[in-house]
Amino acid sequence: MIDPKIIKENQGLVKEMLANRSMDFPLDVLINADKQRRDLIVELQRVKHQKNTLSKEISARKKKNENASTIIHEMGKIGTEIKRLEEESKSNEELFSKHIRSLPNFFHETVPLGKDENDNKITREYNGKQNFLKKPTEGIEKSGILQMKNHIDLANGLGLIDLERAGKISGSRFYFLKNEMVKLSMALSNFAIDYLIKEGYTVVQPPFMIRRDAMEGAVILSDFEETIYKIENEDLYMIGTSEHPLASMHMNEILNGKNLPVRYGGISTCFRKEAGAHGKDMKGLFRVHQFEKVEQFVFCKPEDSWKEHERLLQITEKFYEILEIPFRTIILCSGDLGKVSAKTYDIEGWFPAQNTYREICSCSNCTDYQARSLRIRYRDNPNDETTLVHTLNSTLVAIQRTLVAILENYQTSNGTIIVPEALKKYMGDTDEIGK
RNA sequence: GCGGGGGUCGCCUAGCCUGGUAGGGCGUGGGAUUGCUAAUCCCAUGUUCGCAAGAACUCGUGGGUUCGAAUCCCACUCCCCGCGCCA
Repeated sequence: MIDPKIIKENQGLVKEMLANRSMDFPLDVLINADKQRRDLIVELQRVKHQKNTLSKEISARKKKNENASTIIHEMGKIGTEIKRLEEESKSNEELFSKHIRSLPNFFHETVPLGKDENDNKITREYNGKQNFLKKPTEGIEKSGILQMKNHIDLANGLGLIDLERAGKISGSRFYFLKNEMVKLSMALSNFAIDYLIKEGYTVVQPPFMIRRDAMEGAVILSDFEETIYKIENEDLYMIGTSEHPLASMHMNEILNGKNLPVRYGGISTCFRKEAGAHGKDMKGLFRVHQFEKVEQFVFCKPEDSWKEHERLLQITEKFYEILEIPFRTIILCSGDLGKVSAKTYDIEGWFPAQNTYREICSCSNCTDYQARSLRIRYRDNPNDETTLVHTLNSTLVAIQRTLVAILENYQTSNGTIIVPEALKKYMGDTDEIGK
């Protein structure tokens, strides 16, 4: 969350930010709740002070063996008053906390202002070698336009997936991977992990389920309903990405500033309801309830976070250059930016069968937004004052989505799939699937 | 899963049985004093609200009992030891 003090001190700034994010937000409700919250604190403190004073008096009298029954009677009344104020305070706190936690992060000055995704700016394009792009255009011809096979037809043709049976036992947006697809998926994971180790990351396999308090710090409230699965009768939630456990990993800790930045490479299965995406990408592996992902997560000092952000992007872009998957990098405009993020780059891979770029990576600087809810601070020396760290995250590779990109970009006119050069050593003898 | 032990204001620790302002040590910061490579003493040392004076909170977390809870009761949680189960 953002610093609650800002509600009292600079409402104009918040108002402006909300407008630039094209967000409808009940700011008045929040401002009132904040005012009420502080009034209640003062009132409650006043009554508690009375209580403490009388309590001391009782103690003093008892020691001297004097009668304290009138004061004890008085205390009873104060007790009810405290109870009443506490209840009022609790419901006010709930209202305040709900709204303050939904308030999005302030964004960086380099974020272009804009209304929605149409105002995002392209910062880079990479076209790969396009060796394989040319071949499939010799492929299937349909109404005079040369068409490529989509990943579902390709994978079905080669016996690499079974979507029907997955639907039978689990419903839509699930899949069985089979044969070389399993190997390819693991090859991609292994390659990604080796790549991050080479870049100096600490690789981590986190818990796939975490408690509510840990999840709440990493995630914005509305995401609970739309994306996060809950385990029935347990205080456990399925992670939507390893970003969640990686962020909360250091919750309530004071990190040693000398160890920063800390760079983690998380690998996990990710679980998402996709409740807000009805009808979108219903077929295939592109948008699914369960997928693997290798994620980068950085804790750093505030003064380093923008440098770290560029570094994350550069490392991620290089990964797709090595895989020779065409992509473009865009910077999200203020209206399209995620609530937690102060600045986000998306990398969009080229999906030739859809004849379009689609998001495959998202690279964000969340500044102190997550760190504040999770209380993650640092200091250089044991008795220094503590400062909130900045957190950043970036997809390195979302395995299933990238498998789709590989299938489509590396397909041949024979319906086979060339294995990307960088993955060959992880694929044993297979250098072309279906040959 | 069962049994036992534990979690105290940065770190260590007393207090819990027997309810009445959370005490000491270490570390750190500031100050004082003394002619010795240093010692000794004093003050401060978390969070929140408040312009401030000040006040409230803080003994793993949340409830309960009580005029009053670190202390008594209940639930949860984490750590340690033993047993059980298990890829």
